[in-house]
Amino acid sequence: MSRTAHKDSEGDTRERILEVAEKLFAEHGLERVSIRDIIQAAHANLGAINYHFGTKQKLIAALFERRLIPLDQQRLAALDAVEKAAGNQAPKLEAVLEAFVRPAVQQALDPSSGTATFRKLMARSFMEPNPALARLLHRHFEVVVRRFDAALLRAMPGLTRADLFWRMHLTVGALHHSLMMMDHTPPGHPPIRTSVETHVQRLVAFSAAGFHAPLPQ
Amino acid sequence: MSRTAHKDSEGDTRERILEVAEKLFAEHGLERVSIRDIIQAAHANLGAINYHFGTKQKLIAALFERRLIPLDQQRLAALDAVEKAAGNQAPKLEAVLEAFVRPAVQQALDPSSGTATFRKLMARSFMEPNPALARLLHRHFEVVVRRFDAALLRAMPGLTRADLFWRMHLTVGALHHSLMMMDHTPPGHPPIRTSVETHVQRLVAFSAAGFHAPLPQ
DNA sequence: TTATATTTCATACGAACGTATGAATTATAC
DNA sequence: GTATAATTCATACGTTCGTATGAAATATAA
Repeated sequence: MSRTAHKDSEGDTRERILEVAEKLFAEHGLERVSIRDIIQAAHANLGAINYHFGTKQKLIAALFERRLIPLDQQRLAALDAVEKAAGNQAPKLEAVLEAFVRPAVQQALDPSSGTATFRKLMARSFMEPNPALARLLHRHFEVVVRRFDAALLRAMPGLTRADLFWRMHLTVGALHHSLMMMDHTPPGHPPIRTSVETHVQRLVAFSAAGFHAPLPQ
Repeated sequence: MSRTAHKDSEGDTRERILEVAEKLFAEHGLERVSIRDIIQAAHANLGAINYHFGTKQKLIAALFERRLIPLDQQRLAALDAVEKAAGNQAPKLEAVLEAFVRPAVQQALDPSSGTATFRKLMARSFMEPNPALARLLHRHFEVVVRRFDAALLRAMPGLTRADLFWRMHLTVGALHHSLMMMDHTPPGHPPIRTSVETHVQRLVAFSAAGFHAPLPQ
């Protein structure tokens, strides 16, 4: 019986499963992709999922963790850099928003980072009706958001918590939708190709303007 | 054998199935809810799904159609009213955006309309990895968007198609995310309750500002 | 080399799924 | 009232699913 050797030229089984799962889940959704689909595409065995991950839900969790941990770190590091550059002054709104947006866009668009397959999962994340995933996301997001909220309040001292909450949600919605929809082409128009830089600038401009918008009381 | 009478006090079976399906799908997602879940909650029979809808996919389509058709109509009617009020002049950007946003928010928030259960489905719609649904949505959306795009270009004559495309996507993302997240409460803060009116105003203000945002070239 | 740990494999289990069907019941038309 | 259409019912079918297991193979440590 010939078995694929562990850590040979085909790569580590666990890693291979994660890569394949990410691609399939992004394309077809968490529920429509079965673990048999995954092992087939990964040239692995059903028992490997059980061994390495336990359950499908834990595979999903591992998949999200491996993308969210670095994303969180990049966002926080970018915010640190913004605050350091501002010194004793309040950070600029645009810079704070960019620190939030850029790592996600980079992850989604940068072909050299090997993370682009995660983008649709990122886009869908808050829409997924999956309680365990929601809890995982909440854990990741609350750390990041607490830091960003504080910075945003310094950037815009008159902002109420409710206004902040709202505008942050609108920003996240815009970001995520842009990740999901970026393949789309307006009718009768050539495909719109954007770089990371352009994508970030469009989002930051839109969001910063939205943060500054006067609100009827 | 006692069978539930057709069109008696418990209502029409087909309608009952749709109502229950909408609620369950909104809560648990299109894939996690089986038709057995639906018939159980609807006090109906497995064959009734087959009889009235044929397949699960067609049930989903019927469910979306019954919400999207009136939504499309309301959006187009609101836009007609805006354009009529503007007469020979270009419509105001805010008015156009409001014509787009208000019907959806009304549908989602207005308890008297009986449509609030659809809101999470609306929020998730563009994120669903379901090709048939994507096609259905596309059919609905393209009619509406063509009309709104034309009005937006009149409201903002200097806007490029790419800019329009982008900002409309960011607007839709913000709108949908706000529908999904409106139950959420910021940490250490009382729940934020908003009326239809406030929700609409926040969205329109955010989006209009975003439309006006200068873009780096 | 042997012993142990790790990993992969093939398979089983119980449950659940969506689709379909013919019979029975109820509603409608004349 | 009868004939037909519409609706509901109970059930079957074939397939698929996620989880789990013990054996076999491979890797690692001494």
